[in-house]
Amino acid sequence: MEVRTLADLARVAGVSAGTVSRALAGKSLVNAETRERIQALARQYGFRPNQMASKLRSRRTGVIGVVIPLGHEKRQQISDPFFLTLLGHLADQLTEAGYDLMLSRAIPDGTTDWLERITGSGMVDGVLLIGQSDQSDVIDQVVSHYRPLVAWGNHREGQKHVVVGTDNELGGRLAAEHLIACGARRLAFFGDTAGIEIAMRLRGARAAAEAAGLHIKHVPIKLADAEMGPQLEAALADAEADFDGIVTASDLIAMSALHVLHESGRRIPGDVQIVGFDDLPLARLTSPPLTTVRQEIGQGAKVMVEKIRALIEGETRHSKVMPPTLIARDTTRS
Amino acid sequence: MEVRTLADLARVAGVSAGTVSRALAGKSLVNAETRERIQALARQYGFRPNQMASKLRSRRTGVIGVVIPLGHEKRQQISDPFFLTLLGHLADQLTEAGYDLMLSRAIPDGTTDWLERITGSGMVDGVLLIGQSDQSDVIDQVVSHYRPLVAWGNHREGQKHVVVGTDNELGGRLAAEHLIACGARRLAFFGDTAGIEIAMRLRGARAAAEAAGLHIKHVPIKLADAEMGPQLEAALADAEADFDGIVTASDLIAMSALHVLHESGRRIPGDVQIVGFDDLPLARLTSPPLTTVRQEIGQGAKVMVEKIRALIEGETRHSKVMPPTLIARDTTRS
DNA sequence: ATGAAAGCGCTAACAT
DNA sequence: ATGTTAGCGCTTTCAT
Repeated sequence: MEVRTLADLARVAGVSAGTVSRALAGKSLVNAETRERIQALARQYGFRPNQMASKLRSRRTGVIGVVIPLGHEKRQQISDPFFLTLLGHLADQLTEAGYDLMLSRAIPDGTTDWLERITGSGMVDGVLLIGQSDQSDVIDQVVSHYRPLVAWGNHREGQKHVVVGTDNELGGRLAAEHLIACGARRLAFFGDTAGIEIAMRLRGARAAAEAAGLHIKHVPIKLADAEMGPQLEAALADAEADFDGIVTASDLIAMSALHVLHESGRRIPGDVQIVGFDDLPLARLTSPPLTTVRQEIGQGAKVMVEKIRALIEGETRHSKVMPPTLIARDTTRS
Repeated sequence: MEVRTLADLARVAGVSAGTVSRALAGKSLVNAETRERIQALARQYGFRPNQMASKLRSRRTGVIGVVIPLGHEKRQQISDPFFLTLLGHLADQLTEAGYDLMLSRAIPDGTTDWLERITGSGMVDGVLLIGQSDQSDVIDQVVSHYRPLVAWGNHREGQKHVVVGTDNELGGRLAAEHLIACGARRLAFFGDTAGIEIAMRLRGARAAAEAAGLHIKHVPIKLADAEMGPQLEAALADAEADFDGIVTASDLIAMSALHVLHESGRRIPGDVQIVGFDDLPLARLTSPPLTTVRQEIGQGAKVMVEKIRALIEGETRHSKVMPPTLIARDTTRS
C-alpha cells in the first residue's frame, strides 16, 4: 500500500488525518504514545507531508526570497565575490533560523514589477535584497504595501525601507585619508558610480581629498570581469594618469588593478598605493596583502536575518548603518 | 475593493474564476478580447495568483532545489569560492530556463535523510547537488526512487546517479606532469581527500609522479579558511618539507600557499612551483598569475540544467565527464 | 468560449 | 486526546 498523503497514513495508523497532522508536527495535544507510533509509521513508509499543501493552508511558507538586482550593470553572471560571500552568510543564517532560501536574479526594468513578482507571489514570507542598485525609490514604493523586506546597501535619509549596510561615505573617506597620510598626492577612484553605494564611497573619498587640498580623478570601471583588465590598462596607460594612490570601489577591482600594475612593472606600494573595499577573505592573500576598508559581512547577514524575522512577526525595525574599518596591510606604506 | 484571489478578480471582471485562470495563464481557449481585459484588470489591481495554490493544484512547482552538502568538512560557512561560482552560474541557467532556485545547505548524517528531506518535500521538481562530498552511496540510494537529481562531482564506474563534472584523476595527472616537466622533483599534494573529487586528483598526481620515478607527499589541508594559513605554515616549515613543486586541490588552497610562501621569502616559481585547480576568474589575478587546471564551470552548469530538465520530463540522461585543461601561467617555469 | 464543480493535500477551529 | 468539518486559492475536467 502506497502512503502518499496524510489520509493514507491515517488509515494505516487507524486514526484520523487531523491526528496524524498534529503528531507529525510534534504538537503537544496528542498522546505521546500515538505520536511516537505515527512518527515511526511515517518513517517506515518514507512519508513526508506535502509542503505546498501545508504552506497553502497555514499561510506561511517558511521561505525567504533572496533577490540580487542586476541593476545598472546588465551582466548576466553574478560576478562580484562580495555578493556571493554575503549570499553564503545569508544562507547560513537563514538555515539556522529554520528558513529556506529562494534565490532570484532580477533585472530592474524601471517599474516595481521585478520586485513585486516575488513579493506578490505568495511564495515567500519575506524578501532580502542583496544590494539596491539604483532602485532605492522603487523599493520604497514596494514597501509601502509589503513590509517584510530588508535590503543590503547604503542608507539614505528619509528612505522608507529597512537597510543594513556600511557607512559607505565614511569608508571612502577612510580610504582616501589613509592614502594621503601615507604620502599619496595624485589620487584616483576606480569604480562605476551607478549604484548608490559606490557613489557614496566616491563622495567620501572626494571629501577627504578636498580637505587635503587635493583632487581625485574618477575612473568608472564597469564590473564585467573579463573586460575589466583592458579598462584598467587603458586607464593606467593614459599619459596623464600618473596616479600614486588609488581608492577602489571593491576588493575585486583592487585585485585587478594590482595585477595590471604589476604587469606594467610598477611597484606597490612603492610607486602606487592602493586601497580596496570589502575585506573579503581573499584580500589578505594577495601579494602584497591588500590594504582595504572592511565591511562586516557576516555581522551584516546576521542583522538582516534578525530584522526580516522581526518584520515577519509584525514588529517594527529600522535601518542599521555599520561603521567600516580600515585594515592597513601592505599595498599602502606605513 | 480588495482583489486578492482569482475569485475576487472574477467578480470584478464579471466572469468566472475559471476564465480568469485561463486568461492569466495565456491559454488559447479564451476570447482574445476578454483575455486582454482580464490581464489589464489584474495589472490595475496588482493581482498575482498565489503560487502555493497554483503549485499544489497543478502538481509542479517550477522550483529546483540546489543543495550544498557540507559533508566531511563540518564548516558552517560555505567557503570555497568554487562552489559559490558554480552556484552563480546555476542561478543564471535556471533563471533562463524559467525555474526558481531553492538553496539548501545540508549536513549529511550517514542516512539518506538530509537529501530526502528535500526530494520528498513536494517543494521542488528536481534537485541539483553541488558536490557529492563522501555521499555517493547515499545519493545512489535516493535516486533509486527519486529520478530528477543531478550532482556535480566525480563520476565513478557503476554509479547510479547522473553526475556532471571534471575528470579529476586526469586533472591531477596533468598538474603533476606539468610540474615534473618544469623541473620539479620534490613534490607535494595539498588538500583533504575526504571528498572523492580531491581523492581522485591525488590519485592522478601520484600516478604521474610514480611514472616519473618520483614520490609525492600528501599534505591534508582542511578548508577552514581562517585556519588554513597556520596549517600551510606548519606544512611548509617542516624541515623535511623542502618541496619544489606543489599540486593543490583548489585555487583557494593555491592562493593561500602562494601567500605563505611569499611571506617566508621563497620565490615562485624560482624556488617552488605551484599548480592550482579550478581556474576561477581570480586565478589570473594572483601574482604571479596562477598556473592551474581548468574546470569548465559555466559549461558544467549549463549541462546540469539541461539534464535536470530532461529528467523532469521523464527522459533518460547519463553522466558527463569533462576533460580538464592545464592553463600554464607563471607559478610554474616554462 | 465560458461556467460550474470537484478537488490538490494539508491545517485548524470546533466538537466531543 | 481525537474526530469532523471546512476551507487555503488555484486548475481542470465536464458541461453547456
